[in-house]
Amino acid sequence: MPASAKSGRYHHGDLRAALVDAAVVLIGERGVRGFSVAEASRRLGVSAAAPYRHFADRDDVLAAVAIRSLQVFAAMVTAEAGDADAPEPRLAAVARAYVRFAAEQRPLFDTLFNAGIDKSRYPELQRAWEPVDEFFAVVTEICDGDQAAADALAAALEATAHGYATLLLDGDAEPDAAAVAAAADGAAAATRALIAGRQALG
Amino acid sequence: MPASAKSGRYHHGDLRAALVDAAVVLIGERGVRGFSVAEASRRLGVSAAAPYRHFADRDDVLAAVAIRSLQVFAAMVTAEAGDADAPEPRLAAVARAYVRFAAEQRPLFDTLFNAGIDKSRYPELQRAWEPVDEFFAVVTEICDGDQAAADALAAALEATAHGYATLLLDGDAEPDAAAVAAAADGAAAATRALIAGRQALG
DNA sequence: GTCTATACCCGGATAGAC
DNA sequence: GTCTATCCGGGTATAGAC
Repeated sequence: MPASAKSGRYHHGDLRAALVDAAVVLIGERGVRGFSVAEASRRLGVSAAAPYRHFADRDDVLAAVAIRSLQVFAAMVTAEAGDADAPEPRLAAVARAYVRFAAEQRPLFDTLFNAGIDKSRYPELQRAWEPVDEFFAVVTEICDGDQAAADALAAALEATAHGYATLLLDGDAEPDAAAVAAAADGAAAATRALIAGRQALG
Repeated sequence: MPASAKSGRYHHGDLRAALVDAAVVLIGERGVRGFSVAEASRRLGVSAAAPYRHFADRDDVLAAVAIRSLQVFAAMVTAEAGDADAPEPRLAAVARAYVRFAAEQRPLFDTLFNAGIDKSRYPELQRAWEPVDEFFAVVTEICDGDQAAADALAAALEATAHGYATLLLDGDAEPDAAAVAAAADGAAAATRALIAGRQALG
């Protein structure tokens, strides 16, 4: 931790990282819409101008949060699916992790999908999605040979996991543990059902 | 149409309805976050104070948009699924309509799911959801007798349709017609796959 | 790299006249 | 039912000092 409370004048060790942290907290409290650079600065005890040495504008901060979100997401999926060998249990674990990520890291999930970030502006953000795509790539082992079938199955699995996740967060209050577990179980079960009925995918 | 352009002083025939219309247009252009009562008033040529004779606050306007959204949604589903008799084609049509509604009525879809409306404040909005729930209720004919299985299947179908719809809108640009058709086809196919593989739902 | 100060613009909402 | 006027709060972003 370089530079903690050096002198009277506030010089932050790593304002850029601290801002991302503060943004996550703020988004958790007030939603993406309620996030502002000004408020985050206030909480860090720096002036409202300071962040603009590190970020071009408000969206730039959100993009940084989004990139971190994808790292956390990938880590959660890896932790949940890591010990499964066969494709089907792996994919069920991915669905489970998808839902749990949404519930347990709601500000990150919201930033990822509801912040309205212009992705074309952030190539780094686009690249950060690749690990996620790879989690679903296991479908090729199920649809051996048929690439079109594999793509269709992957899209269905992703949509289903995403649907369970977003509908879980749709309410106003934080979902309780039982609701999270139910949604995660549902997503995993739906994953197995889609695999079982995959010939209907065309 | 009572009262169109009566005199110099602007008296609107039905400002309440006009405001909802303006809100939809505005949300289409700038997203839910970009909607403001002030801007909507400006476009209607009324003062910023006028809307507050008809709505308690900004959220109240959004709630009215949400209620209209559900009416349009129900109409689209009915139009798409109306001529199907058997449960499976009906449910596939519901999924298709779900995706098409999101794409063709994006501001309405966004208001419904991304406006952050406090539903407990609007019982009328809660009731407006009931027709939607009933579309999925056809699952009971598939899982005859087993209510738990029917609930699980309905949840999976809804999540899947919702997932296809939201992921379709995830990008920044309007999805083109081919993308919409592909997503609608995917959602319908996934519906059939879930029904086929439903024993895996537990 | 952070500060202070500032210019600027916007939105929500209300009071009181007509 | 709508207007005018107004209060109040807040955010973005920059310029220039240190």
